[in-house]
Amino acid sequence: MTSVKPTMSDVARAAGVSAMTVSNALTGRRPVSPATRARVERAAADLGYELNLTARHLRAGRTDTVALVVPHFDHPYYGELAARMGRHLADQGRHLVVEQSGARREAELAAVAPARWQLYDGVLLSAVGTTPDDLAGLHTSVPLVLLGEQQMPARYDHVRMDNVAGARLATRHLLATGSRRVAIVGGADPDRDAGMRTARTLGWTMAHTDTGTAPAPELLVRTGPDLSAGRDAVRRLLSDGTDFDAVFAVTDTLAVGVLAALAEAGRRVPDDVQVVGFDNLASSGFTVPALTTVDPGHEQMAVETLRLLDQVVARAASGEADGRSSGPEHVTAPVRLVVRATTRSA
Amino acid sequence: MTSVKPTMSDVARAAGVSAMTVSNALTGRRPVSPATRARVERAAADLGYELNLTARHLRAGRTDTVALVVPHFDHPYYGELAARMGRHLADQGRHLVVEQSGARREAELAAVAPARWQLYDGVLLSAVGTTPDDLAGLHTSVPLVLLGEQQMPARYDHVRMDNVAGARLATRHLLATGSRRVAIVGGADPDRDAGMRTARTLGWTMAHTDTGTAPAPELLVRTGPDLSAGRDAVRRLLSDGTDFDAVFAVTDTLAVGVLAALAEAGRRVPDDVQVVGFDNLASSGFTVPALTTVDPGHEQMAVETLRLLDQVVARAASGEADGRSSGPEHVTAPVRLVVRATTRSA
DNA sequence: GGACGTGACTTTAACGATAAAATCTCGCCA
DNA sequence: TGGCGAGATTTTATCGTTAAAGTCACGTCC
Repeated sequence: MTSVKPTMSDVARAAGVSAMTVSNALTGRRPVSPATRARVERAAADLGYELNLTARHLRAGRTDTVALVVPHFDHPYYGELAARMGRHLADQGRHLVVEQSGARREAELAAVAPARWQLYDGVLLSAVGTTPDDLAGLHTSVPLVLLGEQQMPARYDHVRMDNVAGARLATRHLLATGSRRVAIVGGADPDRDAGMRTARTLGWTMAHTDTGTAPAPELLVRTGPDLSAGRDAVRRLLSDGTDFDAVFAVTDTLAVGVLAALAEAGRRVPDDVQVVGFDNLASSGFTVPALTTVDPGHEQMAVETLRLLDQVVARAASGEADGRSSGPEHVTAPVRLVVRATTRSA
Repeated sequence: MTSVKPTMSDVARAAGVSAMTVSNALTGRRPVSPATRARVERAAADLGYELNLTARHLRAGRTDTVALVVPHFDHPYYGELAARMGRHLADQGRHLVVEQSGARREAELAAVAPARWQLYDGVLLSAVGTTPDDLAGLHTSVPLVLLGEQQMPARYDHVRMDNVAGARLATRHLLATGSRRVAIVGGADPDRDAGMRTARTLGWTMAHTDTGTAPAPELLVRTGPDLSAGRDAVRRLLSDGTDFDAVFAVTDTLAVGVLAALAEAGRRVPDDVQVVGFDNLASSGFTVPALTTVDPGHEQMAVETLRLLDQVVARAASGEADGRSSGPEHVTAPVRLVVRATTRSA
């Protein structure tokens, strides 16, 4: 009947105590006599009382919740990132909520609009589609750590993977195992932007330079981000008659598409064409054949990101006028090559 | 220097007006003279004023944000679900945030603790690991729509896929294309619980009954949820020497593991062993060979879910004493078989 | 020319929880 | 018996915003 939500005052009235005592009884923040506590709990249960977190947050100025903003929920890389972050934060008694930006500049900036930030103790922004200028323009005091491979303004903490080293490692492995014509699927012109694709393309180029060669321009294939893009890229190479005996796919997602296209064309992997990916997704060990890939140090990235976040939060809490206790850090996680069955052992 | 965040009062002081006028000027809710508005905007910009959403929410009692609680961020099914929901809500100018429950009963109940719900206008709970009793015990007025294959209390709106029909369709296809020994990977005893696995196992059994046969008990393989579980299940079947010429994997994720194990054992798909999955994930079209699977009507599920949520929200807003305008609905989305290359055409 | 409407703005009072300060109640000791 | 302190509980004020009611100046109309 009384469909309105009961408040602490209602519980207090029912239990014959003050609202403050209800608060103390339920949170245990200050001592309350056992008898009173029992009465309060009874009343709260009877009324179906539910704590209003919004009110608590307003008062406390904290939410114990961290937001992670990713471009897409349905990209496995971000799913794994979110899951890992969520586990770490849960261990610390904090919450993670994930928001999607859609990789559109406006949406990403909206998701990260200062107003929305205030709902969280901190924001982890996996930036794609924003330029350094977009971010540089923001003036906010909400703790922010950037994650990702874009060029980022130096004033924020930033965690990234070692794209260049990883790509170099991958490509070098292909060259060392006998491939001579290594296509890069998902590559980008080094002068275009400073994103992940560019860095990985640079690594691919450097691996060639290392062995005193240079990659043929027609082996650089630009693509979209998803599975079909990988498949289409290989189809294009094949139909163009481009000669290649290995593929470095800039992401594992693209690599899956690459494998599909090679299988459909009857090219044997790794005998005719070797393949290496990048990201070491959970599913990458289960492709046919199992994908050789670059592990970008997921765990280190997660740990470092949260360390930086705590640092920024602490800095903000301590009035942040506390001097250069520590400036923003820019961390690069170490990469590692995971050799599986899409490359030859010799 | 003044590192504290400016409030509306600060802006008001700076602009020489009252806080209320600042509110009106910035939101446009009530008219303000152009000159004043300009002055206010100027002051707000100068001070770097950011609206405090927590305070607004406390006052307004609405957040324009919907939460989706899923068991795992890193399971592609949930990622795709979240992405789809997020797109729909964004189109309506609302926000979606995703939380992870970890599929542990306690965490799921904590994530959906009534206290947390109040942060959102509504909650979509993708329940796994909760029993109907857990949910039945909750009395809350926060709009809630359940999503998933568990047995759910009837008093909540609920959207599910047609697991039985899908599994039956999949298995029937295997039998119709010449398979006689169809293993089910990830199956469950029908009497154990009323979850997704049980329903899909039931469909598998029914397809056999339909053709006047009965599945051999040793063809029912219980597994964990992830990729390696699918691979291990097939390895076990092979090492046990169990005869089988087809596999119905209860999820696409398991199916990917199944394909990996078959490839590693040198069984040809679909010639020696046919395979069908369930879920039609984005990546399922790119396995080698491309996976035949059951599409669970993703889009219908998303649309129905949001329709129900709006209904519940409206019901709650209208005082909900408004009588049986409409009781809780239980929607089952229609399934569809997507035939690709892991099954034979005849 | 006095009552009344209208637009622009201000004041007051919440929303619900809780920190900090004030009060109240005992039990205990000199 | 009076005083004191410790613990339990209440009171007061506040977090930042905004709905609702109040004030004020300036026209307008009969």
